[in-house]
Amino acid sequence: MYAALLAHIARYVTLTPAEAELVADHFTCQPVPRKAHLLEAGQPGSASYFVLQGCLRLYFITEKGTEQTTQFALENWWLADYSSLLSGQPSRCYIQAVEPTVVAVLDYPRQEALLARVPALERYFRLLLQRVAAANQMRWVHFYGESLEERYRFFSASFPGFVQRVPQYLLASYLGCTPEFLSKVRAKTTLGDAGPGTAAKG
Amino acid sequence: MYAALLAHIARYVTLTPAEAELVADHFTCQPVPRKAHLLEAGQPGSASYFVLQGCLRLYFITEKGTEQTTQFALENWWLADYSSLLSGQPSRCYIQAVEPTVVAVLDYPRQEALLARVPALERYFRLLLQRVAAANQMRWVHFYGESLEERYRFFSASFPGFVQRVPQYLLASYLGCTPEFLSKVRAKTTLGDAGPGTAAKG
DNA sequence: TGAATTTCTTAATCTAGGTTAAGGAGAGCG
DNA sequence: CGCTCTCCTTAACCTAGATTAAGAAATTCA
Repeated sequence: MYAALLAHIARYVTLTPAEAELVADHFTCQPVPRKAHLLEAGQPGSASYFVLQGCLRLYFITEKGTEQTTQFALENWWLADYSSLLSGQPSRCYIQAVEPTVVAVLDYPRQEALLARVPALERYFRLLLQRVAAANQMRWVHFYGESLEERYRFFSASFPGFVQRVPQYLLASYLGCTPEFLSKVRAKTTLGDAGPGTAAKG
Repeated sequence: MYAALLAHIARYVTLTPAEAELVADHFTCQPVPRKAHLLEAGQPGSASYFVLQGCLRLYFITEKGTEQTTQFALENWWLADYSSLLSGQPSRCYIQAVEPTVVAVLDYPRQEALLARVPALERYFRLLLQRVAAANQMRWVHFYGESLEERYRFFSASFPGFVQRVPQYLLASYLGCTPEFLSKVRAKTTLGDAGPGTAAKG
């Protein structure tokens, strides 16, 4: 059931069989249909989600009323609204399934109970969160250091499979531009390889 | 010597006196003159810094050759280049003292040795990094959801002391705009409270 | 004290990317 | 087969914020 999760943990720390069983006991498995929400703004976001299959996104609604995606999570990624998780306050964000998805749910109170019993997991999450911090720092470097066009190129080169998998407008929302603009960039990019425009019609 | 650091740790976990001593043994204390660097691009960023006094910033040089600040750290904040710390690869970033500063230095190999001996610190860093993750998520919400003007207003309302403390052009660099633009925004903001412009000269 | 250096401001001009509007194309369905 | 819904594209126009350039304050230091 949680093989992928236990394998992921095993990348960072070693658990005894008894501990692994304790882990499994503290999670619940939940299928999420496409476009269904695990969290909606206004609710407290009281759990973390580990994606066993499918894809989630975290987004919020801007003042202008548009959806702004700030994170995606594919298989073997964790997703949570940490502000709400830690404060208990209602969330500003939504967590939604981009495709039919299956998640392992870890309720925050149960997480703390689990970590108290399995100290190796403190280490697992510490190492994981260090990587999250590293990824965030790199993201700011890309964000501030590159134009939207460069960010799109970099992103599609780095995660080619992912670009196929999610609709353009969600990718645009994540990169911080409009679908129209992405469309323009893609049109330009495509020209290099046998697109229209060079030869006269016919 | 490390009273502020031990007090910070005590906010999250309880250490025995022996453990506290071990902690102190694994750090070194380092004064950093204004504008001096703790890390420069090209070097591996192999340590984390806890600010005992003063102010650090983390920045990188963009393609255009301008400095882009991505993080500040005041007293009781941690700062590190996590990508470089974890990978051992040369860093893309610089860590510089904005004012005369004193830091507690935790070398990464020594950090891992320390955490192996004081498991409570695994928990301390896990809790800390959860807050870092929360802060990062909020930062994206502000970044994507608000105009530069709104971000400046929010920032100066949230950290009034800080705005006094660092030069405008560094704040601009952090907020992601030019000093010229910040200047324009401030001029507008100031008008409300007795600035020039309403009454005729004299 | 005054000269050098650093920081801040103002204003004219420019541009990346947004907005609006319209149409096209694929997928699921009766 | 055509209808509806979702997604993508193109193109004309618009705006937030950048760039450039020139001074004006404020610091620093001899």
